[in-house]
Amino acid sequence: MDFNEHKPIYLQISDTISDKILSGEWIPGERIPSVRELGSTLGVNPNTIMRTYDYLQNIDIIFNKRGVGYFTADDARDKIVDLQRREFLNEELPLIQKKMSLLGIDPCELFKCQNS
Amino acid sequence: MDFNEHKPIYLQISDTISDKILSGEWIPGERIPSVRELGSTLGVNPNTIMRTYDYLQNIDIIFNKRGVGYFTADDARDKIVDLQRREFLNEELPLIQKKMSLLGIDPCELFKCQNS
Amino acid sequence: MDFNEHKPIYLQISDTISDKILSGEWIPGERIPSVRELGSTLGVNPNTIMRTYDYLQNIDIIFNKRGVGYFTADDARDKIVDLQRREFLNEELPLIQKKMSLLGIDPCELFKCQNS
Amino acid sequence: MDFNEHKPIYLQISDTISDKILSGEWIPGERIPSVRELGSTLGVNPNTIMRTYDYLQNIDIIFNKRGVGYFTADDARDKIVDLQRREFLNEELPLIQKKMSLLGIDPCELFKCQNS
DNA sequence: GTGGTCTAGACCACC
DNA sequence: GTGGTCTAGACCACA
Repeated sequence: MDFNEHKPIYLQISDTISDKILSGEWIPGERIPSVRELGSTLGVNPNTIMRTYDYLQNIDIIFNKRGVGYFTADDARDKIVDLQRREFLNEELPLIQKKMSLLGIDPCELFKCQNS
Repeated sequence: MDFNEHKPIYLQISDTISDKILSGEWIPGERIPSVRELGSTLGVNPNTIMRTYDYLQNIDIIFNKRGVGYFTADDARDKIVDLQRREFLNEELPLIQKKMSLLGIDPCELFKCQNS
Repeated sequence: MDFNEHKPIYLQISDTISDKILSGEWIPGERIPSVRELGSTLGVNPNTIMRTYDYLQNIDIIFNKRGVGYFTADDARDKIVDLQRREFLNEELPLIQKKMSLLGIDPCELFKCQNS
Repeated sequence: MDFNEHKPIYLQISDTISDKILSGEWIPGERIPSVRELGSTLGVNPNTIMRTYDYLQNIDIIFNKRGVGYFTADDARDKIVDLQRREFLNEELPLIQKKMSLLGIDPCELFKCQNS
């Protein structure tokens, strides 16, 4: 795993975890690696993983069983899709549309939709 | 003006300046506000504006006349369009398309293009 | 049974056992479930139950007959009432009163006592 | 400042900050000490203060101006009262009532409300 | 100067 | 074994 970008590592890890859940690699309701385990797998300090897990727990994607470990929430998949959809439609899309209109780019043409 | 987002403030200001030039609010070749002036207008430290102007000068959108002030380049508009088009098509668009397909969003429907 | 709270699980179990004794569900002097049994009932590691029983034995609420099992003490009920009364009045009550006054909550109104 | 209890230090600090806001020592909308400053004042690592501020920011009690510092929210006071009231009425009160009834303590008598 | 992230290493309570 | 908290110290970008 590479951490090129400006984004904090703990959020990049969070993203890849979301991807793993979306793609079905990590099953909702199942245990995920311990902070130490994932830390050594990714070559990252356990504290950093802790931060990732903290973040994901705050948005109810994963939860903790005391002394046992972290588990993906049963509805983790739906939550992720929902979160990302909402963010895309509310935050990113307006900016994209504004930019396209300023740059004179026609979305219909761009996406090769056929106008009748 | 709010600067809540993760992007550095000096780049956010740079973006709004580009927008002002694109939209015709700021005319190519004309003088733009001084660092201090714009700083107090936006409620931002002059150093931050300095960084913005530095950045815009590096990509030849604005230039400086010593002791006089900053001016928009004559071809500022074209340069901005060119820069942003290239960045949008090469960098952002692929990510947008990937995300839309993952989230099951149909661009043609989204932009209300008529499919025949 | 959920163990989401911050209190250690073994103490939470201890609390519910006290409640069972207070409410008469568990009779003083009688045998209580084995560590393994209660563990599987609650979906909890037997070690955790062991800790609970250890704790309850220390404060003389239950006792152990080697090779036979754990039993509630004959005077378990009185002991629990005594312990909890003292703790409640000395430790918790002052904090509760302070908090209610800070938050502007009137205990008399809260508990629907009639003021004449 | 003493940190006797089992509660994490960063939450204890959070509590004292809430108290400072409630009591009017810290005014809503004003800047609060930097992480380093408060850290050295309290004899605590800046990282720990960072955690406190992170927590308080998450629940919208304070907010951050980039490169400038942290500020108390304009409605910080109301938010705190609201949060604490809700927590008390929903979480603590039911437990208190249950306990009092099990222990045979009469709230009206306890709080010296006059029954007519 | 400010916050923010990360590491390394320690210690603790809990399961 | 698990998470959770804390420290010390470093480095970075930003204002």
